[in-house]
Amino acid sequence: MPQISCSLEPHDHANCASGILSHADQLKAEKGLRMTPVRRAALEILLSEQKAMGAYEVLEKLAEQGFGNQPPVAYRALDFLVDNGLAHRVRRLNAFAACTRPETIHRPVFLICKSCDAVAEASSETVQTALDDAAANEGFEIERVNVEVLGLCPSCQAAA
Amino acid sequence: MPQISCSLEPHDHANCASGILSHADQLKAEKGLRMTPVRRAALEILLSEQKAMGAYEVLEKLAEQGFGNQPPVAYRALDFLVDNGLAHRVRRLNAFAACTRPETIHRPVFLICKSCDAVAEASSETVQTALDDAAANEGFEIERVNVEVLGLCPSCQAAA
DNA sequence: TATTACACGTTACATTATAACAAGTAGAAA
DNA sequence: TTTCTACTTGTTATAATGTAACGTGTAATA
Repeated sequence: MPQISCSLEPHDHANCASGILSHADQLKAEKGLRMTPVRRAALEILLSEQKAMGAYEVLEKLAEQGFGNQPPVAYRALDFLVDNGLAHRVRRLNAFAACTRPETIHRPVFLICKSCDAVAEASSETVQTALDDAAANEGFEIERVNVEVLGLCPSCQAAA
Repeated sequence: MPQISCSLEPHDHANCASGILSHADQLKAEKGLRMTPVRRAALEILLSEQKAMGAYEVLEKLAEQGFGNQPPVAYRALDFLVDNGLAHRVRRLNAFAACTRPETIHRPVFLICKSCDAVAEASSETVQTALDDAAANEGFEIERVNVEVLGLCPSCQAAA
């Protein structure tokens, strides 16, 4: 199984993208996930750009490929991907990004550069256990977690 | 100095609200913060309801009080409150909530009930240091943090 | 009191997201 | 196979959220 990883650093994205797509196919086989053409196309679009994309941006690309060109087409495909851990929603940007490590990361930490809008998907066990503790303190039962950190990525720091 | 706190548990909210307002006045005095009538009104509105409110919801209440009734009026006041740590933006709900502990909490953890939409503002040193570590690993410089946890609050757990 | 920076209200518009219905399609069951 | 059912897609229409830009007012500062 290929090591899939994706960061702010330049890397061989074609390779990690294909790994992610094959993981999606695997899910389809294993869990009976209905990885239909629009859904797969949406995932490919998210992977082809190395950035978080707005729903309307994705929609436009889907339409170019012959799929419907109305908002629900994109939102439904994207929601499906998010629900199944293949993509994440980055709320600060009103955007979606392919999950870069769908086999392992279920609670990502997003590092969002306020200058160039690059999004890196980090993960931290420590953050997760700390969140579990905080929730337990309040008697709160966690279903999902969304952690977004805004700041400056290394290259924008250098530029400034 | 009154202990200000606010949680999912029922409590004397009138008391904690007035504490928060006086904290705002204090900021005005100390830091030259321009706590104008609209801004104060917006904060009072957020405090009067014990919930996160949409910008348009706040706008409506502001208009009832004689302030402008166009979106920028609300957004500007709310942005000001957020920028100065008196309120937070809860992105999952497209909403704003008064900061319940403006003297101490700068990086809150929101616990959002998916059933009743109640929002509790927790805080956790552990989460924060873990985030600092995760960011440092990527050479990322943190400016702000937004942590939102979705799940079930204690009373909705009981109901289910 | 003149200046300057900030705040406010308004118009107009851009962006993001959903509800609801009809038509098609895949998978399970008979 | 054929029927049934649940899901998926496309569409229309509209709701909800958020901003740009301009003119006017107001407060602090020199």
